[in-house]
Amino acid sequence: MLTERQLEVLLSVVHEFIESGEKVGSRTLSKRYLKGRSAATIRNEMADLEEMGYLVQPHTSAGRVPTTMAYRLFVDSMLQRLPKNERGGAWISHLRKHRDGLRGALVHASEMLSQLSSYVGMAAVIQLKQARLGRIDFIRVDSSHFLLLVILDGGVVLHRMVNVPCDLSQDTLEALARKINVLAGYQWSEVREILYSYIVNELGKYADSCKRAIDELDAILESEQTTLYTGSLANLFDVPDFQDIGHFRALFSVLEQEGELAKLLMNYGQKDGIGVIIGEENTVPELKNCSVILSSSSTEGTRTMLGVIGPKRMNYERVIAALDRVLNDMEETSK
Amino acid sequence: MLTERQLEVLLSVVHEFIESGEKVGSRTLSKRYLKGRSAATIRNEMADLEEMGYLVQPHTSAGRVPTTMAYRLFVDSMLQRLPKNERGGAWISHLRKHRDGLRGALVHASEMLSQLSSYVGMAAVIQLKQARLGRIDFIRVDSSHFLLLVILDGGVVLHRMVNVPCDLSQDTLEALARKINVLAGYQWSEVREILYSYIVNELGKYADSCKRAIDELDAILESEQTTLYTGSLANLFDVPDFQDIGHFRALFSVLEQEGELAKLLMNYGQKDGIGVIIGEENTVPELKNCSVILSSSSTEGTRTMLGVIGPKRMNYERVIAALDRVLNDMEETSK
DNA sequence: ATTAGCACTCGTTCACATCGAGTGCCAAGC
DNA sequence: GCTTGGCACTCGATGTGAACGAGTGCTAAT
Repeated sequence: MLTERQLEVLLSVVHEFIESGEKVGSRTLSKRYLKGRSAATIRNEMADLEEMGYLVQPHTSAGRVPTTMAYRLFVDSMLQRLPKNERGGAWISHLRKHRDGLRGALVHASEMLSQLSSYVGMAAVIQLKQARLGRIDFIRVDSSHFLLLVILDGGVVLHRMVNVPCDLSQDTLEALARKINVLAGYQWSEVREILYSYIVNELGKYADSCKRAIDELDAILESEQTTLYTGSLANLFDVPDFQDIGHFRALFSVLEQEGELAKLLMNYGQKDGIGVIIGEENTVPELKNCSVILSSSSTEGTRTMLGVIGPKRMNYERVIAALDRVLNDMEETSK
Repeated sequence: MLTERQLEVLLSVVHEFIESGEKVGSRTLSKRYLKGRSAATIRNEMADLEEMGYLVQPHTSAGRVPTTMAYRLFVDSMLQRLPKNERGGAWISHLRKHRDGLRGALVHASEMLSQLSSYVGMAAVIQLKQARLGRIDFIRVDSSHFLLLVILDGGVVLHRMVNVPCDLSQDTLEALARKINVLAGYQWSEVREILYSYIVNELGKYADSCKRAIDELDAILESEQTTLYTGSLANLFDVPDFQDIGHFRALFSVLEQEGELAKLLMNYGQKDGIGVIIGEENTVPELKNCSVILSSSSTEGTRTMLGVIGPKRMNYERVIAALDRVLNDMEETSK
């Protein structure tokens, strides 16, 4: 267990390191944070903290740098200090009422998070396995194409152009849509099963092309279980920790492959509210130098997440404030 | 005017520089390209070429580097050598028949271009001012939302969720859609005007919310006149010229703001077929170290472009081959 | 006109000395 | 028994100068 003073030293190291980015030495600490104690005393404490795994020295006779453990402690103690009821995960309802629709709200929020945090904002909707059908439409475009339009219960809109060999009239398509829309509110997995048998029985000569349509639809729901938006990445260029092209690359490659990021979000804790994932705590190894701050909010079939991804050495306080402000703003906009 | 040999020297310099990335000296040239002539001779030619603005020296007593003028000459002479009928701009029709629809085809093509060129692939559809309406639909989602769905003549699909204060029934919306779809094939600007007056007259108490819908629609067509897809950017990390974080940043910032890129594409020549824009020839100053290779194909209301963006010092030959291959592939896939 | 030769330029590289922030440890002091 | 000042030591960072070498411009010989 840590003594009172050890904790004080440790948090000071983290704080100073976040501010300066330089390995911090005992002198600095003594002068700036713990004015009462001399450098030598602090040196002793730091040696102990290093033994416990909270600090590391890049090389002998250099200042110390916090480990992930230290960040964890720092962040936890910060989260504790926040007003407890700080807005948990109840914001999802606001999103639904946003004037630009769900998509617009998420795009807007992720961009705003980028701006305010000066890192990278992101927003995601995860369709949990129990995604429910909102509505399906088939819209004839020309003799060999129709647009397959799916609106999920949560408000997510998906569409895909379908190329069919035979000419389906708009009437046929509408009839089909009417019959399928009876299943609105059912879970997609159920809908698909029912639909499949149903179509073979009822639609005779069109069965083939309709099956194709359903396969398309299934593909949409399989492949796009998470819809993901990221705000501007431009800020990353100004982050000192990413001046090294290698670190930059690691983060970038994760952000570019939506799949990777989606996996990360899926793995993330089930509980709603604000959470922080620091460095190696991320399941994705590329993110070992990054931290992710997330607020998630769930309904039965979906989990919606807003968050920021940035360097491990980020200004956590400011980012959390930014996130809070965006959630606030969302509430305003949807009134 | 350039003498035969000057041209030979110049093209050799460009070729060597593209391969090695190093400033090229007279010795190398003499040994590797113009075996007949001595280094001293070539030195004289190079001095002349420098005076004419085709070459520059980073500093006295260093090898020479080609200017944009030199690249221009190099690329033009290469394009001339290509089989003349190399596939002009007639590929647009294939895209339409692609099994994944227009969007799918473009996403696929841009990704493929990234892979094959090892730079960044991109694909864009520009709705020229004369964009024509394909079809409009209004789909009721719940008591206060409907989805506004627009399909343009070219196959581009746009949608936006609209929040209306009053509850519109699906019947009302369908009736509205039916009336508007009469205007299919008209230019959007016309449609909008007619629609506006039309709605005020006919729809009485719903006029307000419908106007809102039209504003939304108009916003879509204003703001998304170009639909743009870029392939993976990951390759950029391996390009030697972008190891410098500054150069990387310049290109990245352009790629991230779709608007900038769109402007570039808009400005680009009207003629169909393959074209190359080198360094400072780009209207966007950030791209002074980059080149863009484009193949465009137009129909009446749209221009579709496929291309690659990379460093000025790129392997033009290979990229053009890659582009050609993708266009070829597209033809296959749509058969 | 071409080319070999030569002096000169200038960025690059490497070794070496210096500097300084910071540590670990010890002995003195409260 | 903590705490603290002092001191020797470590090790990366910084700076300097010499040696290097690729490449040029010019000139004189062919």
